[in-house]
Amino acid sequence: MTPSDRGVPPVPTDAELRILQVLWGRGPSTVREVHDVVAAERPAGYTTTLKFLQIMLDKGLVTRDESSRTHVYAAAVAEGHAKRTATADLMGRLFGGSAAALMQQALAVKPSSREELKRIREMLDAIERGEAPRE
Amino acid sequence: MTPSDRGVPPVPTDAELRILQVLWGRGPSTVREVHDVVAAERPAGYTTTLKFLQIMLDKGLVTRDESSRTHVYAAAVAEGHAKRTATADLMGRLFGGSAAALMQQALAVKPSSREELKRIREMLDAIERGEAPRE
DNA sequence: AACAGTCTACGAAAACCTTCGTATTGACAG
DNA sequence: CTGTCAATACGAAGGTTTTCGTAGACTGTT
Repeated sequence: MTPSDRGVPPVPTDAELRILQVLWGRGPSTVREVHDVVAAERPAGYTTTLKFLQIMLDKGLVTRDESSRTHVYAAAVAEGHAKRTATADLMGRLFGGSAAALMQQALAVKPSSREELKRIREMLDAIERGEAPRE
Repeated sequence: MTPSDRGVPPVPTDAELRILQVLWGRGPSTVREVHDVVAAERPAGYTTTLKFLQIMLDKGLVTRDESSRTHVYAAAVAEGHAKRTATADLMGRLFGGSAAALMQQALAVKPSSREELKRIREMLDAIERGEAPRE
């Protein structure tokens, strides 16, 4: 077993999250492809990105295809799942598990557009109608 | 000036946040009081808690009253402000700054009670009425 | 006065996170 | 074949977070 087996992939760190975002957006990618995207916003050496991918592989956050010399990495955790976990974490740690309390602060951060507010209302409607929240 | 002066109190780390929660909940407290609460959930040595409080003092996250031998610490950052910052951070990093996207995941974490949903609706109403969100 | 218990200060280890530099290997043009 | 370029592996430095152990000081109590 190549990756040193942790049971469940741990919570991604900040830098890891930046990389996962790229993988979620582009789909399976080479180190170079990932690097070009992340380095555009936040300058860093190529080997830094490479190292992260290797670490993330070890942690089970990504998988990789080594069939060609240039490895191809893919996210091993679903975008929705990771975001939900992070949200649950914040909600639990800071807001006693209350979605309303979290929302209160979220809405206070910056004025949301009417469009945003409408989307939220529609979500509430859907839930009260008994629909399962979509991924 | 006792605390080595950083300009603005930095973002609290996880452990620091745990301690701040206690301070926000109890008001000004001694190390022992804080420790008893945090150690209940997450076992740790007394001096660990003490050290954190000292570090947090240095960072400007808490203040302390040394007038009696047993020092009394108090949160130096407002609860609302800290929570809003943490929320803004998550919302920005993971959800492209969209409150609706954050809410979607928050609601998917666990079924919210009708009461919760109602509170959220009322918040939306208040905002559309042009009321500033309350702390 | 001496002892036991409680506190604070301090230093330092251990575990992460982030960032690179260097070495090695493979592929390919000349 | 032999450079040259691109990729991977590895190790390690530097910073921050977390966690304690130990030492010294203070407050009663006997």
